[in-house]
Amino acid sequence: MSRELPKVYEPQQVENEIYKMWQEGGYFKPQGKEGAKPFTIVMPPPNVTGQLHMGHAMDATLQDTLIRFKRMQGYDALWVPGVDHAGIATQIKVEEELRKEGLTRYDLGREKFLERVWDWKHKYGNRIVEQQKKLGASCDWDRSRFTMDEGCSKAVREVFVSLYEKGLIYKGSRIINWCPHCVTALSDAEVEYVDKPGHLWHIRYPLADGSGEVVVATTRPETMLGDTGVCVNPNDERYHSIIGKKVILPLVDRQIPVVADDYAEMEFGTGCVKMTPAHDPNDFEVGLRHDLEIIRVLDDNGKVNELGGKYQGLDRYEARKQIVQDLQGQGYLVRIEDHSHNVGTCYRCHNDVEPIISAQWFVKMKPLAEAAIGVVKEGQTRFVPDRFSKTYLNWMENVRDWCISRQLWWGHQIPAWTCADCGHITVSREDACKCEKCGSTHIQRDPDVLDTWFSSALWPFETLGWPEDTQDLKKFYPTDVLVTGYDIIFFWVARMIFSGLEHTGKAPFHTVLIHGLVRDDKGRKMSKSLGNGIDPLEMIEKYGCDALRMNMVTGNSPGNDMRFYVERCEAMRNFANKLWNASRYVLMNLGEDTKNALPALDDLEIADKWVLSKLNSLIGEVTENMERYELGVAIQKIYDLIWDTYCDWYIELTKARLYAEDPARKQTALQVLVYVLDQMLRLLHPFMPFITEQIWQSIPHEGEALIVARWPQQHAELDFKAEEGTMESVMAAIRGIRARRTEMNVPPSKKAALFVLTSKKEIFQEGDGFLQRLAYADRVTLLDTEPADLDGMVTITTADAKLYIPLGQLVDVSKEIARISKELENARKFLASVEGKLANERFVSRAPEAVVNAEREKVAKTKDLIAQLEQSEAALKKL
RNA sequence: GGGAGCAUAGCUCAGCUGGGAGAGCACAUGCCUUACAAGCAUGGGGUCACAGGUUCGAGCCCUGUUGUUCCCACCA
Repeated sequence: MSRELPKVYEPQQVENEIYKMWQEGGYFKPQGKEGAKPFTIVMPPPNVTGQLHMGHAMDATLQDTLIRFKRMQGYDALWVPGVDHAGIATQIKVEEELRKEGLTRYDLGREKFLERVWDWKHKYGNRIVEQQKKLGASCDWDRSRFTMDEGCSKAVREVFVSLYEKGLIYKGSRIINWCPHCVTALSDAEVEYVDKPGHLWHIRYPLADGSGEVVVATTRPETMLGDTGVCVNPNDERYHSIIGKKVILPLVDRQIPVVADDYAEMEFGTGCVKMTPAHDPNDFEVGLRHDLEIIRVLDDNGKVNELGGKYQGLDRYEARKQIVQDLQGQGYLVRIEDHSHNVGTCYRCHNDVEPIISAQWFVKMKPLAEAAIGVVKEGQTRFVPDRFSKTYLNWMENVRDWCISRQLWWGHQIPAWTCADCGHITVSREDACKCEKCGSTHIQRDPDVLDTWFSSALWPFETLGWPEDTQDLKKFYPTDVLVTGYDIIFFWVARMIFSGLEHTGKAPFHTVLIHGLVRDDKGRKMSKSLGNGIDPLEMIEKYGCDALRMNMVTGNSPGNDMRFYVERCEAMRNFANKLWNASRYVLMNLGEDTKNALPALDDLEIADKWVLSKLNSLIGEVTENMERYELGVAIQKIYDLIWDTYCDWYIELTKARLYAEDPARKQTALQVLVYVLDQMLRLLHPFMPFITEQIWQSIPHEGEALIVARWPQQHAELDFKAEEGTMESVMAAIRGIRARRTEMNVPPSKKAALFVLTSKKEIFQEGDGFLQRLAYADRVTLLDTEPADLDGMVTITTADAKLYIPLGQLVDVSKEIARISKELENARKFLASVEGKLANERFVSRAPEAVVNAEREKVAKTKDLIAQLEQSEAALKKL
């Protein structure tokens, strides 16, 4: 294998090949190793109509990072992918296609239309999958599922029938949300409420006996065509006398009763409410209590129907205009008020939904919700971050029955057959051919299909083979973590939890990791209509997949929205390049026989021990962060380790050895360089899979691929706390010198001698080379006493040493004195604060011992520093 | 009406179980130092929204206030 890498990392050149290598190697599949515990994630199935967007990128990145981490930890990791049939969305898409040919779905008929949809699915359904691969998703694609495939259909059928048999599914006439544009019922969750400016129309309803009138107010005047009553509060003395009387409905000339019900609030408007039981859920309830007639006046397309008299055929908004005009013309309109109110809109097409009475299928939620509340309350299923469990519980505790029937063709058709003879409904696992009650063959299948979320709700177990008792189901169910955005907790997460509990007896996952939305740089939602969406594929093309993935996890914590900055992709691309070049440095210096193995511990030098010790403690921290889903914290630490610890310091610290002529020392440095690089690549791999794999393949390694390499472990013998401290002392000196030189505008090219006065000579003896190389010293002399002549000498004081650099006339003595007294001032201030703390008895007695000791150490160190500074100050003042 | 989040450097955000405030970008200065100018070094910049409280100690915990965003809810 070639060890020459190009000077700039070009992700486009390596990503596809690496992905292919992984896939052909079968690494995405659970390896089934003896004793390996399973770890499973099921992917939220994207819509078959979908195009990859930033939300997918976020979702996939988090899941892939977790699954790669677990895979490396030795779990039998399985990430199950799949695609959702997306009832309404897909049907609309295909109908649009038909429209271009001048056809509607009715022209084709159900069967032919469904063929078209399947054709469409086969043609475009794989697009989103191919796009996910570009994100580096390490799913087991052979286990990929589709919510309408045979197995899922079977699962859906089983669930429907069993819920029906348990009495948890029923058909009934209720007020449901109807989308006149999509021409179907919707569930409550599918309605989005939007505040829209509107009006409140006050209308006069005369009493039938001519004794007066009542005034009602409404935001939807067209519904008056279906009014069958007027409601007042029983405690409202203004209206006591008219309860039970009739009023005449204007324009319609129908006599309707005045009823008394608590529902009417005395304070609102006139205290009189018109009742339209067929088009308002509250009115419907009131209507039931008072036996009001139900007159539905809108048809499925949102037009006034035959019961609307002269308004028949008008669209609801057209009808509104006409009715208001007529009311005004006939003197019934009292006044019009501006009134903004919450209008329900369809989450798919964003048209206003109409509450309409309609016969639909429902899932009875109360009994199912109970268990689903329990597992979250008891902590068997945990939300990360925890606050979303409140969101979930609040919804679950107030959930109403779920309307599951949709008047669409694309979806799972409801397995219910109605008998034309006796009216009985047969619900069956097998397609029915006769009525189970009367035996008649005059039965007709319910034309409706099920809510798409009905099948998605079964996703964690149907994808693993349920209702069959498969090996996969036994091994991988319940799954472990579900990763998704907070926007579909109700739609999906909640329904998966109660479905899993009901049908498998187990919660489908123990953790729900919630992420936020990806917004644009101004904090707006990315949307097609705004045109502010950023295409993830474009970012991958430009900056590489790894950079995009890093963008998704850095500086971000679970559940919070993030703004997408292209600049951050750039920064992450730069990070990739940094790592690339550090690797090049290592590879360039590698000998033919350099092994990826630690040298004997005795051969390790101070810098080696420092970096190994840093790495060692970081491995522990990062592993813990990952296990707690703190990916943002973990990646920050890895980033700093690579860029700061390894590149900016360790590589620089090794240069002296690599360029000197001591083969043994060089070899030691090289092996540590390779070893640490290898470990860092492992830590980084879950986040930046491509570049890490590419580099790892180039360095000496054991095993086939990084993707299945072992996650780093901590080793007690690599914990060199003392040496870490020593190295930091030298580093402090280096930093001090650099700062001073910069301050004085001394260019790096101007070398100078360095004198070191320290009680820890051995440290600076060892650090000699570092000081020369990194602090621009041409020679380093260790002193026993303060130099006799301080003229032209710059002094730098650290906690462990005083450093002197003769810089001749560049030195301004008075400036030096000023600087030192400032440092002194700071040190004294600090000392005072620490001593104050220690003087506080309550602190000493109550704070943990370690904290108190740390404070005492600070006192000692600061006192040393002050003493040193005072000496320097005095010496300088003599000049 | 109910619930939740957010308020920390010029911008975007981290800050894990309380122990002398961080990153990226931006800015300033100096560097082509044989891995990297997509870089290196150095630096400026914060009453951690406000007011109380708990604590030896609060960005972090509690209460309230203000501003802001979101979710849920059948007020015509």
